[in-house]
Amino acid sequence: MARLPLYYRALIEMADQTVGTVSSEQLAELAGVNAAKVRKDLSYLGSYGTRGVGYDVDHLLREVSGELGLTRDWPVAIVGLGNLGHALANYRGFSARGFQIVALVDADPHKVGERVGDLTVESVDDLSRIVADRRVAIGVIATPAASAQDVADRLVTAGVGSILNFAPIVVVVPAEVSLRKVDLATELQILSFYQQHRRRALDRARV
Amino acid sequence: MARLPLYYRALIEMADQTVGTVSSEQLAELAGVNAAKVRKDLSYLGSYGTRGVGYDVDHLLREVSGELGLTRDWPVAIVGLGNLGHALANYRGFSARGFQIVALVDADPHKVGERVGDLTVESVDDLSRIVADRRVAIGVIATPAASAQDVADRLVTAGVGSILNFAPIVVVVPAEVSLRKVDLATELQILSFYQQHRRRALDRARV
DNA sequence: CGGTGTGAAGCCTTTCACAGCA
DNA sequence: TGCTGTGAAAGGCTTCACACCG
Repeated sequence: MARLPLYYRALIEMADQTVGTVSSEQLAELAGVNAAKVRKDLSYLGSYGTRGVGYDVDHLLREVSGELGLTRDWPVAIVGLGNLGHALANYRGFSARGFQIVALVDADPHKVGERVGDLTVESVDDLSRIVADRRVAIGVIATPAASAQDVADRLVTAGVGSILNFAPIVVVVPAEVSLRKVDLATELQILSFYQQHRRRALDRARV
Repeated sequence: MARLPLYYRALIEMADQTVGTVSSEQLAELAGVNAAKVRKDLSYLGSYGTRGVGYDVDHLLREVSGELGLTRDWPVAIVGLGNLGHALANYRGFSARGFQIVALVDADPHKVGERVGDLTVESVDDLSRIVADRRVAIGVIATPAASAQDVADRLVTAGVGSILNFAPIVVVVPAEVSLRKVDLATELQILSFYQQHRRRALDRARV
């Protein structure tokens, strides 16, 4: 369920403030959803709430972490070290959540050997070996659109189970591999779509 | 509709290859969705297809561009110039689609004055003036979580119509402002969730 | 024929509303 | 009394299937 990470984040915050218990309404507020949805989602994990009281923060946090697979480390490889790749490589939010970046890979021979943080950029030709040796579970594609499908194929062949694609193109992977995409231009276009239509609605209202 | 940008991208590609006409099935393939969906979506824009033939690429592209509001320029301001902010500021995919970055803003006095590409980083204290002067329509939040809501409030007060939030926190804005969020840690968590559950399913199958 | 446009069916998610338990 | 857990209703999106037209 795509909302679990929201609850997780909210619970982490509450745990920091040593809050002992939380109601579905409070969680809903923090996660930006409605209370019935929170209860449905959480009941799907099992009945961990106490009627009349709420949910025990620590216990719920453990359950959610387990469900999200955050109780173990997931080795991550980033392919493509342009601006975005660098930003991702330096992003501290990953390791904080158990996602350990274990490899940086690029096709450009000039970039190979460059140091970024604690890691050295390696060649995309060694991808298979790297994935196998370091048990990479998640591959992040931050290459230009033209190379994305090729990189995805290599990652899949090498054995990663999940891919996060930042390249502005639809990549195809076998059904047993999870794929998510983040496309910055698309996000802006969706905003521009709404802005465009809001303007039209206002124009009509003005008549 | 959140799929229009996908069609747009596919159509741009086809137009480059001077393809005259396209069927819903071809478009579906390129956009990674199914053909019935494509037809439903496009029929919602009006009946621009020809039965037995397909859609005229150029005509459809114009219609989709108009719908997405890509026939005009949208001034964008980026707030927060950490790694991600820099990457976004240098990302060429924006201007290519009519999204012009007209301001870079940060709260850190050390960053104010720094040059990034063609722009100079300005102070977040001048945000209102900047948004008003340059008619900023879309604000991009690339700050730490702690400052995100404050920045969002300022952007809204200053008059932006849309916000794209990269900070890992739920920000609240009035209903008349569009909000989208991109959370990198959340994306990885969703992948780890599926990977976790695929593993469990396989384990069960193995028994 | 081939491929669009679209009613209708099916499915999945969200929301409501309230019984039931601490 | 307060809040969870959950049937049932509502709503929205997707898919099917085919009439219709170039």
